[in-house]
Amino acid sequence: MIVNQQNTEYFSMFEKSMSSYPLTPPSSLEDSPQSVLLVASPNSNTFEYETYEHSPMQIPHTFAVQPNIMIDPNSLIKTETRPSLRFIEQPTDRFRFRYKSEMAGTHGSLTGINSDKSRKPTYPTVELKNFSGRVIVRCSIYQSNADGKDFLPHAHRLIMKKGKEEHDDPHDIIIGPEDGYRAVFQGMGIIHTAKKNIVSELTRKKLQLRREFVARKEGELRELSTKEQVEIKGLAESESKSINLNIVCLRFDAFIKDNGILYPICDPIYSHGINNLKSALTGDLKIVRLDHVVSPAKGKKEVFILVERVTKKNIKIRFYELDDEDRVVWQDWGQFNDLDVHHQYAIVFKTPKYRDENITSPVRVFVELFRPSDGARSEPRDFRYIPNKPIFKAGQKRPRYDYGSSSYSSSNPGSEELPVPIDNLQLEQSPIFSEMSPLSVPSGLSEEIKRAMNNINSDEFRRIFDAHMDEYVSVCETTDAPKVAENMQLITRRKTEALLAQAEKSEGIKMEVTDQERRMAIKVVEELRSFYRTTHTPQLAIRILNHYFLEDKRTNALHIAICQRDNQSALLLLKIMVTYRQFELIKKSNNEQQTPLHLAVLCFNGPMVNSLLMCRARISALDSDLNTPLHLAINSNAPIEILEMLLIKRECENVKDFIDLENEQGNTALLLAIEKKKLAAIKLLCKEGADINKIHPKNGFVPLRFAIEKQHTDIVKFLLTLNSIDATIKDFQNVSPWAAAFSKDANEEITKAVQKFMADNSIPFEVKEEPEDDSEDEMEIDEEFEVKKELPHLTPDELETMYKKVDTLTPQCLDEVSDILDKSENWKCLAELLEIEHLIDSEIIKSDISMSKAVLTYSIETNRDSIWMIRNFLENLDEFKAVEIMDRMVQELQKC
DNA sequence: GAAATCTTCCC
DNA sequence: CGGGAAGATTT
Repeated sequence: MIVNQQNTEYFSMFEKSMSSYPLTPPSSLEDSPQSVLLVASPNSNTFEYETYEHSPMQIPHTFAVQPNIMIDPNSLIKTETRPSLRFIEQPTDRFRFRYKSEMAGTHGSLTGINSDKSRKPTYPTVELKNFSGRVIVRCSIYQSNADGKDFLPHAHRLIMKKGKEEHDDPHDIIIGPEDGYRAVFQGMGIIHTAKKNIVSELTRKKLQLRREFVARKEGELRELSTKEQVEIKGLAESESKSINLNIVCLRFDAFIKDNGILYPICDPIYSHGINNLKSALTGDLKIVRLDHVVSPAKGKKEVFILVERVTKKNIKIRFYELDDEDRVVWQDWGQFNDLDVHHQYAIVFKTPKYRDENITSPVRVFVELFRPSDGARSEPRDFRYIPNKPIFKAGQKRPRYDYGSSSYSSSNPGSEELPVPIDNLQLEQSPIFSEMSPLSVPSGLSEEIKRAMNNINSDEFRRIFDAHMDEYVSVCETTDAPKVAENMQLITRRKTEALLAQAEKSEGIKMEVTDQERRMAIKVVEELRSFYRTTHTPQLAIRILNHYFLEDKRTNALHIAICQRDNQSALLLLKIMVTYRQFELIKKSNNEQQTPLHLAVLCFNGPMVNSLLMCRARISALDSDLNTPLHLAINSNAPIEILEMLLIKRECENVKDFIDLENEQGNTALLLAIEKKKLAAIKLLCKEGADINKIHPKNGFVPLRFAIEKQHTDIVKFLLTLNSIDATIKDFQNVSPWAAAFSKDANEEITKAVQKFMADNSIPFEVKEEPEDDSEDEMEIDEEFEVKKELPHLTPDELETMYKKVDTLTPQCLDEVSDILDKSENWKCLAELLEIEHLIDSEIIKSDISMSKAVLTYSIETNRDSIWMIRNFLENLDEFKAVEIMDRMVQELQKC
């Protein structure tokens, strides 16, 4: 172990002057496995540490600006008794360096890394250990450096305001036992030294340090010789070329003063790097906006993104995927060159290809900006990879392969199966098929189908099937092939006529089909009919169903029947598919990836939508624009009944699994409803649990923000009545919905509604234009509503248990709820739902208490469980405000 | 001469 | 304060 001569000298000096605090002699370090060398740096002329072997740097996965390069000497030295400094609070790692010309006003000072805006700020703080007596702790500004050694003073200035005066570093604080040996450095700022002043500033600092060094060495202060000055100037000049102006660190020393000269009593410590927030080299990276958030798995999708200032040579776009445990399982880079970076604020790039080009359903990944120079990353944004568009060979009259087979019934849903040769078709092993015997008489067929039906565990289906059985049999009984065709055409024509009449009222009722398609559909139905007459086997049925589809458009008979609104034929097909349990055939999509359900929705064909849903058609099915039938229902202005049908709870599919799906544009059904200004649809979706705070992947807008942007006043108002609405979620540009509501071009009514909401929910105003209200009043309101904001998000189950513990309404709650019901007159409906309509006619009506109150109290008195029931009935009646009041009451009761 | 970067200025 | 941008300087 090598110890510099001078150090020994100093240590012995301390021992002399502070004999009561024996300092560990340097020799005791010799056996330390992690050695520390105390050496005089030739450049800075101060003591610097060289460290050998230190624990590897840890770079956290999340948003690393600058790795913490601080080496804490305490961790390296074994001694318990030697004085040492350690950090109580590191400085913040991001700070705006200001030029001297900017220092006129008062700007923020350097806070601690853990400083929180809402609380008292913290400041960089260090503590001296193993020492008693008074001591000087010094803070000065140094160049941050990655390898944690050879620290040099920085050309920037670390200033501290004392009253009016500004002091340059170093800043010395005298501390002692009364401070707990802690030095807090409050009110410091960093002045960005202009380029032209760097050399002079650096020289000034070096001269000062050299003077102190010389004084220590020689035991007295003296001016430096010209030779020394010239030497230092030279050093400053060469150093100024390599200095990084956008990152600094703080150095802390502990000294004792003897005869006007400072002697260090321990090793200095250095903070982690402090990055200049204003610089493109170290400032925050951010993706502000994306024009696409979806790419096919093969990549090469062109995407425009807007970003905060970047430097074109020092920026990358990283795509990555995390597994369930947040481990990175894939990453790749967006492709672009210098020319694709527009003025530091926009980048046009192409997506990389996904690790698996053959994915069959969308995959969620992330995009982020990455800055190679310091490893900094932006906040990640959501991005999705979707299956490549399938390539279909056109021009073949007859496909060699048919789609759909037994593989449908066994394999995972959502994946597009490979074509299977017709001859290899195998049937699933199902009791239906083994029990089936060939039948020659159509009337017997219904019996068989009925038997098969018993194996399908769905009452709903049986209902629909039975309802249409006659129709089914009649088609089957028609023996004459030409007659069937004729019949079909007749049906189609009649339908067409009827539909044309309706089509004038609303759009999208019927979709175009080609003659070829129509012919094909007719043929399928025809063959199915004749097949039933003769060689009745399930194999053949499936074969027929599979056999015909048009290669270029990939339409099958079911699609065509639905497009033509020929429900009769469509039902026949459906029934056969269900009878043979070919549920996957019902979900088969055409070349725009539209399933029969998509088509039925687009045609506003309510009965067909209903039938398809009963046959387990999936609402989470995505068309080529990633629209679900739900999206289409809203976008095509389908009648609300269709939307309602789609949201009916079913055993085979959970509403939650599709209600919040984003289409290719990143829109959820709720967002489309807002765009289309469909309040009824919005209410319905919200009631069914659509996520009202879901942020848009392109710009971070929440639904409320879209409503404000679109100036849809009643929608804004409605959204604000919802319990779980969060009006504070900021978009990618740090604008919250409420801030948008106060912008110049927002309409007055919206501004007022939002203002009221914010007052009610004690959200602080930060808008200048806000007219000043009576602040005292506001305080009262604030307190009142503080409890309100704390309403935790509960699952229905949790809510129910809470309700079950309560057997009466508080008088206040009763009043408020009654008031609401009196106004809306919904108490009548409530009474009906509670099955106490008789009350209405009874004598209570003559008393002067409100009917709502009467209904509520009666119900509660007669039935303990009724509060929970009432709540849910109210919810069904769209009395959200009343529900909210009740929820709050119940939750407050629990707290007591 | 245009773009990038630095510095000052302003709200 | 943080954000934006104009003006100045460098590349």
